[in-house]
Parts: sequence; structure tokens; C-alpha cells
Amino acid sequence: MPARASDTKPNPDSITAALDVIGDRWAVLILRAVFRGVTRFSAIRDDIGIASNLLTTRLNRLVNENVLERRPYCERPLRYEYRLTDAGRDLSPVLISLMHWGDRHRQDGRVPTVLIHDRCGTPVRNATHCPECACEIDATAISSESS
Amino acid sequence: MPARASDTKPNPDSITAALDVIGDRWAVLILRAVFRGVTRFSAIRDDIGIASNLLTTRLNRLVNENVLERRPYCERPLRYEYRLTDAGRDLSPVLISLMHWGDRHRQDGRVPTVLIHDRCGTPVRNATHCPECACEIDATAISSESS
DNA sequence: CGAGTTGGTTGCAAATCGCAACGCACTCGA
DNA sequence: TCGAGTGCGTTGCGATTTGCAACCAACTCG
Repeated sequence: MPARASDTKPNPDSITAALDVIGDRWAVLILRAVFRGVTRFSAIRDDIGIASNLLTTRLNRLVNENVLERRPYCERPLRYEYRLTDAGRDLSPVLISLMHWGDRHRQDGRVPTVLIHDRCGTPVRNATHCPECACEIDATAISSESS
Repeated sequence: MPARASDTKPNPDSITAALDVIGDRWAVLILRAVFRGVTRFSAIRDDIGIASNLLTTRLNRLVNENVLERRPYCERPLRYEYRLTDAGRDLSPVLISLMHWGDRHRQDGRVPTVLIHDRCGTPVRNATHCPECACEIDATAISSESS
């Protein structure tokens, strides 16, 4: 029988495993930059204000974790850029939900960012939703099952 | 005119502001525990394996940031538990999207966690979706607007 | 040639971490 | 009433990680 999500484990190792990749503040900021199209070493460094030694270690980790891909964008002189892999692109819900939370609870007079669906111009939602009921669900209406 | 999400800023300060609260590995693990109903100091400590000095600082920060609420669950002896505030509950999409990513890209033979909508029993999705089109959207179909 | 750009590496002081030990307030069983 | 146990931390200390700055090699451009 399914237990309440609030009192059983939501597969702890999945979250831990994800945190091993992006449980670091810099990793998130790097991904935010790359999602925005800032893909070069010095551009990322200037964009998020990270020291270059830390950027080196973080980029190497993200490449090793198969979230980013390092590839030359210029032959002579040899220059590299960092692109999202498929796994990296799949992190967009994490970034979007962080952004939405910040917009909602930490806006401090800032203008919230609205993301627009290209096809119809409607502001998109990022939420847990039920494809059957076509409605959004809050955390109290969810149970977990281990399979 | 709306620009591509991939080459404009998705309100950088919203993500940064969110990271100030949960940009820390321990903070995420603490929230995971509290979502599961593990709300007491020693229970959280044992659940996630954090040192008690760090747990103290993290809980205080989360309380100050209005994500958790410290309140007595027992008068004599006076004992406290940490509950989610509304802002804390709103972080569930972040945890769920992290969990989904871990399930999908780091499963290592683990069984993925399925979250079930109480009302109809359908596995829920956490995704960016368009309420108009009632479909899910991937990151390449989103543009951003600053208002 | 000389200056500038890109993509790093190295060195070091300062902050942060994890572990272990300790402390205080309270309860419970004998 | 005494000693042990539990809950919730605080303190101390060595080890790791951080941020800053300086340096470097390869290459291009004027």
C-alpha cells in the first residue's frame, strides 16, 4: 500500500545522487549560464564571478558527470566551449523550479521572469501535475510508491 | 520581443536568491527529511548523517529564511520540531525535480520512485507544462520575458 | 616585435567542514 | 533520591575547501 509521501522515503539515493552533481552552488550557477548560452570559460567566469581555479574544477566535474560536454569551437587557436548534454538539458526543471521559488518568495521588488511557450504564447507553469486530471497537485496530495 | 530562454537571462537574482537558502547540500537533505516527516533534531541528524553543529546552523538558517518553523511538540520536557512553512512547502518542485533527474540519469539499478496522485492513482509528472496546450514542454520550446 | 585574449595553474590566508567530546535540562526506574 | 538515559545542542580542533591574486603558455593581431 502506498504511504504518504510525507512520511516515507522518496528514494533517498536519487536526490543524493543528483546532489553529487549539482549540490554545489557554483554548479547551479554554471548551468544557469550555460542554459543562457554563456558557454566559454572566460565568459562563464565573468558572468557568475567565480575564480578560475574553481571554475576549472567545477567544469571538469560536470563534464565527468556527463552533464556538460567540452568541445572545440575554434581550431586555430584551439578554443573550447561547454555544451549541455542530454542529461544536462534534463536539469532544466531544477533550475526553473528554483527560479520560480525565488520569484515567488524572494522577489524583493524584482520583476518575476515569465517563461512563454513558443507555440501559443501562454506563460508556462512548472509544477507537479497529473496528466490524467490535467490539474496541478500540491505536495500534500501525493503519495509515494517504490516501483 | 521575447528572446530565446537559452540566450537571455532568466532573472539571475531569483536563482541566486533561492540558492542562498537551499544552495547547500545539507539544506536540501534536511528539507528532504522534513518532507518525509522527519522533523526532530536528533531524527534529522540520524537520518541524513549530519554533524550536530552543522545541523544547528542549517536549521537556524532555514528558520531565519522562513522555510522551516521551530515549534514545541512537547511541553515537559520542552522539545521542538521543525515544520515546513508555506514557503518551505513550495520547495517541493525543486526536490521532486532533483529526484526525477536522479532516477533518470543516476539510477544505478535502483528502483525509481513513483509519486501517485491520491485522487486518481495516476503517476504524477513534474515538468514544465503549458496550461493552454495541456502538454509538456522541453527547454528548447521556451522563451523568456521580463515581466 | 609587443600587447592582448583565452584558458587555465599555482600559492596562500581565511573560512568552513566533520568528528568527537562535553554540557544542560529533563525523565524514568529502582 | 540517585544514577542512567534521552533530546538538543555547544565547543574545540585538525583537515579540507574556498576566494583572491599572481603567474603562465599558446596563439593572434597590429
